[in-house]
Amino acid sequence: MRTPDRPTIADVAAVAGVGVGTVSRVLNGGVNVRESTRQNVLEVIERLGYRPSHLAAALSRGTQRTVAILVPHLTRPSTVARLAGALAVLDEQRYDTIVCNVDTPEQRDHHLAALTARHRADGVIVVSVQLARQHLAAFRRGAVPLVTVDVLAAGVPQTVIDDVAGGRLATAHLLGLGHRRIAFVGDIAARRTTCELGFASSRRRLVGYRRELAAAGMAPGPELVRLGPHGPAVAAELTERLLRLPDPPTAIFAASDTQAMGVLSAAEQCGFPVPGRLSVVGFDDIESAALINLSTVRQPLEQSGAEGARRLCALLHGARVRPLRQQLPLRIVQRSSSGRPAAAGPGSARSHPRPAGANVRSAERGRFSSHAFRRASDIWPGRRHAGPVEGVA
Amino acid sequence: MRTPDRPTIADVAAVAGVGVGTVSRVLNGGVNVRESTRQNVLEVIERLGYRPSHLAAALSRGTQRTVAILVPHLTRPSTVARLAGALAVLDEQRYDTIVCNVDTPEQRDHHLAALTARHRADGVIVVSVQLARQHLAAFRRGAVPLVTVDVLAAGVPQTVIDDVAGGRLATAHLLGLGHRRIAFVGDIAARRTTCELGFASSRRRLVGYRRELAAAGMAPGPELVRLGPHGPAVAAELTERLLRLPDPPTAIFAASDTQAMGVLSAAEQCGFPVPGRLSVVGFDDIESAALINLSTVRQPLEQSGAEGARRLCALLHGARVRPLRQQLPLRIVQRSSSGRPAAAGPGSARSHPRPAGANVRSAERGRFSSHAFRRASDIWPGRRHAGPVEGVA
DNA sequence: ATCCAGATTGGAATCGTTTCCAAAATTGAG
DNA sequence: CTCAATTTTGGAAACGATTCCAATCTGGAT
Repeated sequence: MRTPDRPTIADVAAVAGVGVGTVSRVLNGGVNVRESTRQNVLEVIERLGYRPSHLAAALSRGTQRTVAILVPHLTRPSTVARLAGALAVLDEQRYDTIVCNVDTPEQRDHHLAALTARHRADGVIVVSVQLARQHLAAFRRGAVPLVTVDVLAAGVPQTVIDDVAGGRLATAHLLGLGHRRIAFVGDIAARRTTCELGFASSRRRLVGYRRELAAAGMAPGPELVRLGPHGPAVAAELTERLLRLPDPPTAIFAASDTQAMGVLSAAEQCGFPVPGRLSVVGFDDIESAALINLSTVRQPLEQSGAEGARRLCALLHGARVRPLRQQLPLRIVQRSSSGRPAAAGPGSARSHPRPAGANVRSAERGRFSSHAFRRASDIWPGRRHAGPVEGVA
Repeated sequence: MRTPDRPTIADVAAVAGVGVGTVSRVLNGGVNVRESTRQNVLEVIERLGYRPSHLAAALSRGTQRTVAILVPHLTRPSTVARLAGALAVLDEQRYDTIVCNVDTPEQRDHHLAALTARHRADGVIVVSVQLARQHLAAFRRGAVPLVTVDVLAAGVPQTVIDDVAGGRLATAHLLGLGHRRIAFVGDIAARRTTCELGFASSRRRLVGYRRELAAAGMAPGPELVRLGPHGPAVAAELTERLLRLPDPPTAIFAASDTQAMGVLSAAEQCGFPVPGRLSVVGFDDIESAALINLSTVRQPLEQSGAEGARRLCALLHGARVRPLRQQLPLRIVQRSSSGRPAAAGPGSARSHPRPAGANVRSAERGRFSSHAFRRASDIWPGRRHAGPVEGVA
């Protein structure tokens, strides 16, 4: 009976007239194999079209060199940046990467269950997806090495930013420019029952916004905080309502750059020149933020993915990962979507001089004004600088 | 000697006092297992924290239910859309997906070699990466099931668009609006020796551009065709040079939406209102195209990934995939970045009426004018409509 | 020619499942 | 209670590599 299936290492050995061990040695590194033997074996491999089974090799060797990464909403630019950063490192470390994209809590639970119930990957990176107590328990019970990125999780190596500090940074920037009526546009959990994915960041940035205003002796009226499902279209709608207020805000802090784009669209549509009548600050500094000259709070997205991957690799090597919580730095990147308010209301700009008209003029040239395509590198020296801190939870 | 390692199915069987076969049955489907036995086994599994090894199961079963997808430049929006489409289908079909991101020809070769040399995945989807003869040979010799998306490859199931037709579509749209001086901004292979990734699409769109102009009895001067490495920054630079010409173009066709964004930035910077003095048409219809009201040639990006995945699944099921070449439809999506030229040069707008000044006025409001956030659905009825054709190579 | 260290080589044991077949247990009918 | 039909169970034999150990070669040195 011939073998109609793929040839195995035994077939190669038989044809070449050597033992399986020799073939295996030729395949891997090939130390201590006579050159003539090696050539012979290689030739047979070529002739038979033999392809070693990764599966069998991994089983035998006891390590599959595969990790899984769980990301929410793959199509969002910030997610992609993180994923790309992780892939680059894992690639370099010769790991294969299984990507699990989740858009709903059901998908999240399904994938997490699959990853913890069976030994599918050597380790898992969870990005921007909140993990409930039972999820963490599943990882622990299965002894599945886990790191998170952009997620707080007790006892798990995590690479995060201080969203609250980021919220303060953005708000302080706008306050510093002289704004007093500052609105917030962010995410809200779509359903109450099951914590919507990625909702936490927006909420914490909102906290930062409130704290910074409070520190300046202000409290935003409830009409200035608008929340809705993630996405530029919704953000635009929320912004339109803000701009139709009797006393519209002079600045808007959007919880993400994606939403900031919606804000900019709405501003254009409502005839609010930016930054002439409206300043806009986003969050993330995604690639296109520079393109449309959006002032924003920069977080190292790609680096976060890379760091997560690096730490997982360390974990798989048996190293202890310290500190457990790795905090990446944030900074304001000022571009031309934010400037001094055009005309301050009476008594509202106590500590800041009246802005000159220059900003208004340049604003009339549109958002892609003089700054367009100058790779913005101005950094606003905020009082609170979330520097490269590495602290433990 | 105890087992300090992870417990195996034998451990579970021993503790539960049953055979390994029974444990295996409980694990999978669990037909013909007495309820009391099942409960007992499940309890032991729980107690021991037993996690079956996917590796061993796959080896034994003979199928790992894993596919690999090779994508170039993961961070590009069009790539992400395709990837997301593929992942959705593969997820539904219960396949795990290994994602290989390649940014350089070296990475490409490395990953292709790895995927064909060892039996790592049941099948491979190659997206937007040209495959040389030797690559195809490697797949064939290894008998690795392969489908491509956005790539022409002899004898391989492929899901593609007609880039030439797309180029004509865009150009015809601009011609129809009355433009006569139409420029092209696209990609060029960075190095001559090794065909840069994804360069083919741009080149074919350029061919379509030339053909359509030729069909209208025109030929673009060489100064109107500008090529450079992919990316908005480069595109902006190329555009600046175009707009500084003594007789600048009234319209620009960019080979991708990403590049079109660079074009728009440059237009803004050079003081060319869009579409007042410059019309811009992109290609792809990525998500943010709608946001900035970019007229573009729409191709079903996400669907292309999904179709590729579906076809690979069919292939893995042993089905014959017909037709080999699946062509997805293209269509112009007109938004407000394209309009009639403001003032036609003498004798240049023979067959079209002089455009009214309305476009210029609205253009002064900037790119995010009246159309902003109306989900553009106007379809320009081009003479050549690349409809939903399914043809064979 | 003999011997020995070091370089090659062969092949059995192992990794942790699934799968199959025969054996054992159960059930129901007569 | 017996017997046949059916359900449930145990466990050996794959699956296809790696790895190790012992056996065989090789090439000087004596």
